[in-house]
Amino acid sequence: MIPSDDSVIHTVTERKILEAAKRVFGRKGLDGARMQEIADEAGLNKALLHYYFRSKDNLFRAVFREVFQSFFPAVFEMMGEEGYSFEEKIRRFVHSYIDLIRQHPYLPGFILHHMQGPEEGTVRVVEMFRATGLDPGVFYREAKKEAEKGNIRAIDPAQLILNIISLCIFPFFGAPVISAFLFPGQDYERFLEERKEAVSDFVIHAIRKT
Amino acid sequence: MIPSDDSVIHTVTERKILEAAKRVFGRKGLDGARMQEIADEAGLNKALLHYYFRSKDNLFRAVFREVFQSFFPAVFEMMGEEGYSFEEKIRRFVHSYIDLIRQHPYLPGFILHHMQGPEEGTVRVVEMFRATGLDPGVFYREAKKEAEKGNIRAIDPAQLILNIISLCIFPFFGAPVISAFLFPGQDYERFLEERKEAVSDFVIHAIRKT
DNA sequence: GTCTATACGGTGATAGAC
DNA sequence: GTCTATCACCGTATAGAC
Repeated sequence: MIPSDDSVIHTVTERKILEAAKRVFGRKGLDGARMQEIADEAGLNKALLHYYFRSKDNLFRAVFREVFQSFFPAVFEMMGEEGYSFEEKIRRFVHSYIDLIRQHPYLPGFILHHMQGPEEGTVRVVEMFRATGLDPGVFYREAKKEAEKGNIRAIDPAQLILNIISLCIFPFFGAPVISAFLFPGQDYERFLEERKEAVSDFVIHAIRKT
Repeated sequence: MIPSDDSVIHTVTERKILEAAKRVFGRKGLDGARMQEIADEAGLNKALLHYYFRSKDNLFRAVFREVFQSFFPAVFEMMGEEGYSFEEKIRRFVHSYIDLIRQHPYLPGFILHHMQGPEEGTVRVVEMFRATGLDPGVFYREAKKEAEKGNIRAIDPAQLILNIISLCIFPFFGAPVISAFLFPGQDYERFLEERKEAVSDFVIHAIRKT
């Protein structure tokens, strides 16, 4: 088998490398990450990384694709599901989204590190998103429909989506700093649990008709 | 004069270096930034950077301190001012905060790049914040007071602060990506103007009694 | 203070034994 | 497929002329 092709089947070693690389790239970014550190974290040899993924940049791309695809898909589709009120959908979305990020703590850092500056990561990110086949419009149409039905107050759906995502993701950046200042001494896990409710309530109240 | 001491007086050259370094570190992060690039951006020679700031890490620390101190102070104090209702305070805070970040587009990236991972930047950030002498508790006390007076609904003040900051800052990360998806073809400046109102309204509705 | 030229160390990548 | 040893390059940092 030719290593590092587009096949989704991975050998055990390849998997180890990818998982280690996710964490290290997430912590250090593309530039900060060292092949040696990834090798150590995978419990393997540096040369193996090059055997499976010819170059650092190549390894990065592989990791990036995987990370990105696991980041967005599942949760976003919840907005299209039948049988839930809009408020319920928001609550479910927020809970799942925060859970998702908690399970992959390197994700926000990873995405963030690589969508700074107009040229570098952005094009890649946009292409990636398109490749997932995901339709960001589901959320948009739901919100618009609800506003027209008069169930929620008039609000730009794009701003609403941006708000929800901001509230979910931001706390993960600099989590230590935030804890230190706003929630000193509090257990981080507990904070996240409370955060799910706090965000849901906040959003729902913000769009509720007065 | 001994270069790179803690004096706040800077020579013209020193200023050029600091300003260039802000932008480059903001775009590339500590690891991604190259002394050569900073020198080019400052229209100076690489050796001069070392003359004024002995090492890259030293230059970084100088930039970091400056950036951080310009980031937080002024805006936060608005929350303590007399003669405004809580809603007005929030609106003023949001507007000023978004304006501030717009004027220093490298700031969010800069802060973000360097508060990933528990040890690295976090301690520095926390120390820095303490050094500004700023009291994050102003916001906290205001919110608590309002909740007790029954002017707003019961809400954890810490969560409220976190929400407001999230809504203000997050859009600046990956701004290109967000524009591409949520506001295609729209002028970025105009988006920010609308964003100020959208965030203010969102927050105010979210805390208003129903 | 500002420049050019150079030393030095570290990192990505490869060769080759097993 | 996995390892050790080594190369070639690039970026920080310094030396030294002006």
